Amino acid sequence: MPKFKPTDAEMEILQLLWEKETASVREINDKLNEKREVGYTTTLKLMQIMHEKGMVKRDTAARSHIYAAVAKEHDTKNTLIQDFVDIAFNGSAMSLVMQALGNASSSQSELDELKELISKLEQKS
Amino acid sequence: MPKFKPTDAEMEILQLLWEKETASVREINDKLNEKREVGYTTTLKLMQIMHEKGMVKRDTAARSHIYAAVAKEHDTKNTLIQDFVDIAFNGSAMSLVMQALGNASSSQSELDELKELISKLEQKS
DNA sequence: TTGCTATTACGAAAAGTTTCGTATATCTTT
DNA sequence: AAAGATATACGAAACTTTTCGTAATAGCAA
Repeated sequence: MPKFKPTDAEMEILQLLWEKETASVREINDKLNEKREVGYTTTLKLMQIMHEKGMVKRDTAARSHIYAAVAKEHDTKNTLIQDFVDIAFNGSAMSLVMQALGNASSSQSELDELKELISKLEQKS
Repeated sequence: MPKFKPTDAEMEILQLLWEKETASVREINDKLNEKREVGYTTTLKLMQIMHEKGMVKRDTAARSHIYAAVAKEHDTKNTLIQDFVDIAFNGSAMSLVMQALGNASSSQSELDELKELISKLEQKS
């Protein structure tokens, strides 16, 4: 399990790294700029700090360094959810689930998928 | 809807304020210290800053000031969930719901409650 | 009244985050 | 080889967060 806690900005970058598996600073910065304006060196610095923290690893063989996330997406998100639940929902994951669900607009197929997961959970017990 | 974004520490305090409706700094600090050690003046300063930000209001009539949250619990949590989903789940609330549910250990009664919510959502569409 | 305790006020240090400017190195093209 | 473009490195400024030390004030008790 990852023991670091990414900031929002770091999480955005991890998100992109998980999607693409590996990416250069330039690629990440371009992706970020589709949403909002960020300077190249700003993104670079952030990714360098993430490297110092051990959040990402990189291959410096080529001129353009290639970055990748260290921790698995699922593990990282689990610890993040756990933290969020502890701080904002008194430790009750179900409270979070109910409110998130009630608030979102869900398609029928999504709801079907969810019902399936519930069935599995019921069988396990 | 609340437009401020509470930090984790601020969220912990808001959480306690919603529970008790109102509370003095001393009460909040005592509650916080059940989990981890925090100095009284640290909690005080934090709550004063929250007041500056308009996150909490207070009654200074008595010597011991009485604090209360400004925004509604449900509204605040909704914006927080929205942020969380945008940053960590590419905007998909259902992704969050599925992972949170899969990760938590849920009782049958909780699952029943959830199924009921799903039924309601299905009827609405 | 004179201390003792509890509370808020003030300010500031330490640490972390975010953003860039500038410098340096490397690759490409001519 | 020289010029131009592209990358990373370094350092620092601006801001926010977190934590407390110290001071001032109000209430209580002997």
